[in-house]
Amino acid sequence: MASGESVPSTNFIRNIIEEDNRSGKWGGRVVTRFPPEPNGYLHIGHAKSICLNFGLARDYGGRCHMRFDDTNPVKEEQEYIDSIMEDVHWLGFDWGEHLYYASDYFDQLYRHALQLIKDGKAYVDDQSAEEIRAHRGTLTQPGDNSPYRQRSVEENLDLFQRMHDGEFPDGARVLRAKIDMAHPNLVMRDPTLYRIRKVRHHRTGDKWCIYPMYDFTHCLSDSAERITHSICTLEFEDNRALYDWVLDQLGVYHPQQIEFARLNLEFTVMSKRRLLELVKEGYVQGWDDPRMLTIRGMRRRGYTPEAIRLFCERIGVGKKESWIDMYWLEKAVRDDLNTKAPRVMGVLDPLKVVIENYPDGQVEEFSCPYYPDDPPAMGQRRVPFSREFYIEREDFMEDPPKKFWRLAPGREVRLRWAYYVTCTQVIKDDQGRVTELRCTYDPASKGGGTPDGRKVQGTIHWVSAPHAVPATVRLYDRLFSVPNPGAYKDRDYKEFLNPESLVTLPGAMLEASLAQAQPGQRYQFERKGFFYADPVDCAPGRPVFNRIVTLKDSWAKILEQQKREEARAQREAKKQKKKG
RNA sequence: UGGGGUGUCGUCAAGUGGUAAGACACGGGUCUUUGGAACCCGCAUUCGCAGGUUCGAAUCCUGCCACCCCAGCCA
Repeated sequence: MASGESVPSTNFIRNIIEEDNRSGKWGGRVVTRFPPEPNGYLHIGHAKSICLNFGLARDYGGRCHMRFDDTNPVKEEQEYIDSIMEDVHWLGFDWGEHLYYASDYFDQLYRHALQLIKDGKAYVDDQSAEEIRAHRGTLTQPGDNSPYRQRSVEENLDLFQRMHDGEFPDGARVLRAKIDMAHPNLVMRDPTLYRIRKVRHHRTGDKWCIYPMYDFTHCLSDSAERITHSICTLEFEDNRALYDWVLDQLGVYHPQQIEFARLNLEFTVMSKRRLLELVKEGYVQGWDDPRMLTIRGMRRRGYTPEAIRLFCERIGVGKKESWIDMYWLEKAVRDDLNTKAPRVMGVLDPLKVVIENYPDGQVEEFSCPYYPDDPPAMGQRRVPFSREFYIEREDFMEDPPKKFWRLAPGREVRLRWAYYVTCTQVIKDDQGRVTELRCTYDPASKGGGTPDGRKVQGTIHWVSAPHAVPATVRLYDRLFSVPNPGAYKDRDYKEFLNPESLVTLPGAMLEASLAQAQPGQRYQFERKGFFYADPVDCAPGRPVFNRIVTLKDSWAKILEQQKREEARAQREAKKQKKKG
C-alpha cells in the first residue's frame, strides 16, 4: 500500500461481509464485480465504485470481476471498453482472467427467458411503448393488465422465437415478466425483459436482433459468475425486488445486491451527458482536459492513482447522499505528493531583481536538497546564482499590510538556499507598474544564515535570470464557480463555468535543473504547489507544467481574515455614525 | 392518498441497549531556510423533532418533520 494510505475504516458493506464470513453464508468467498456500461469515460464517481469493489476483494482475499454491461448496442462502443480497462489498470486494480461481457451470456439469457415463458412467468406484449406507459398506472394508482397478458405458453413461445428470428420490426413487441400490474413498486409492474433492436452489436455483430434489459441481464450475469456481493448505487434499490424475483423464479444461484450512495463532488459535474457536452461543445479541450474529473483528466493533470485511492478511502461508504467538498480531493493529492515530489524552484510571474553589490558576471552554484525534510532521500541538484534573478511578483509589496513577511522597500528577506537581500530601490514604468527591484546582499549570509544569528522572517524562492528555463505553466482551478451547478432549475449549468478554471502563464521562469525535466515527472515548486510535466505538450528545453494542486496557503487565509475584520470595522463605524 | 431509502460536530463517518471512535476543517502551541510539512493540545453532556419502554436509549416502540429515488422498449 502506498505511503499515506490509511487503514480502511469500517462501513456497512464490510459489516455485511464480515457477518457473512462468520455465518458461512458464502463459504468464505467474496466475489464482487465492477460492471460499467461501455458508453462513456470513467470519472471520479466510478473511481469510488472501483476502489470499493476491488478493495473489498483485496481485503477479504476474494476477487473482483471486470464486466461490461453491454446490453444496449445503440449506445456502446469498443473505444469505451478500451479506455475503461486502461483507466482501471491505471488506478491500480487488476481483474486477472476475470474479464466478462454481459453479451457473452446472451445465449443463456435467452434460454432463461424461454424457461420463464414455459413457466407462465413471462409473455410477449404487442403494445407499443406508449401503450405500455399508458397502462402502467401512476405512483398512486395501479396499472392495468395488457390485453396480451393471457396468451398461451405456446403462443408466447412462438412469438418470442419469431422476435428472435427477426420477423418483427423494432418496437413491435417486447417480452415482459408477468408479475403484478398493481404492485406498489413500479419496477414490478410487468417489467420489460427483452426488446427488439435491429442494430449491430459491437461484440456479437448481427447475431442478435433482440437484446435483454438491464434488470434481466444483471442479476443473471451476477449469478453466472457466482458473485457474492453485488454492489450498486442507491437508485437501484427499487430494482432489487426484480433482481431477487428473476433469480428466485429461475431457481438459480442468488447473490446479494447491496446499494450505497454515489459520490457527489462540489464545483464539478459528473453525469455522462454533461461531461460529453462539455467536450463536444468545446468548453474543455477533451476527455483528458485536466479540469475534468474523468480518470483521464485527473491523470493528465498529474494526480496519482494513490491519491485518488486515498481520497476514496477517506470519504467512506454509506447510504447517506452527501456532497463532498473539493478540498477532500485536493487534500488527498497534497498528502500523497508531499512525500513523493522533489522540491525545486520556479517563478510563475517573474519580477526582475538586480543585486547592486554583487560582482557582475559572477556565478555561484548552490547544492540544494530535493527533499529538505529528509535530504538523503532524494539527493540534491546544483542551482546557479548570479547578480540578476527573478522573484515572484506577489512576493514584493511596496506598501505591505501587517504580517506580510516578504520583500518590501528597506526589508530584508532570505533567498532560499542563497543569501539575505535587502530591497533598496523600486523601479517603475510610465504606468507606475513595478518593473524591477534593486537590492544589496550580505555576503556573510551565504547559504541562508549569518554569523550574527539575526533572524529574517521571510524566505522567498528565486531563479537566476541568465540561467532560467522559460516555461509555460498552466494553472488549473475548479471548473465551476458554484458548489452544485446542476441544481438550478431554470439556469443552465454551463452558466456557472469558472472563467478562471484555466490560466496559462507563458512566461514562467524555472531553475536550470528543470531543463531536463522529463514529461510525466512531478515536482513541488516550493511555496507554489505541485506541478506535472505535461506528457503531451512538453518539448525538449521548453517544458510545459500543469499545476496539480496548490499548497495550503496560510497567507491567503490571513489576508481573508484581515479583509473580513476590516469590513466589520467599517460596518461598526457606520453604525456609530448613525447613532451619533 | 403508493413504494423504496436517508437523517450522529462545519464536512465526511464509526456506533445496532451500557453511558458519543476516527479523519478533514477549525482554534491554540512547538519546530521550521517552503506562511508547506511534521509534532502536541483543544474541539458533539449530545445523535432530525416529540412522546414512550428501560436502572440505563443515538441504538427498542409510537407519532411527526425534512430530504433523496421510482411511472425508459436506458443502465
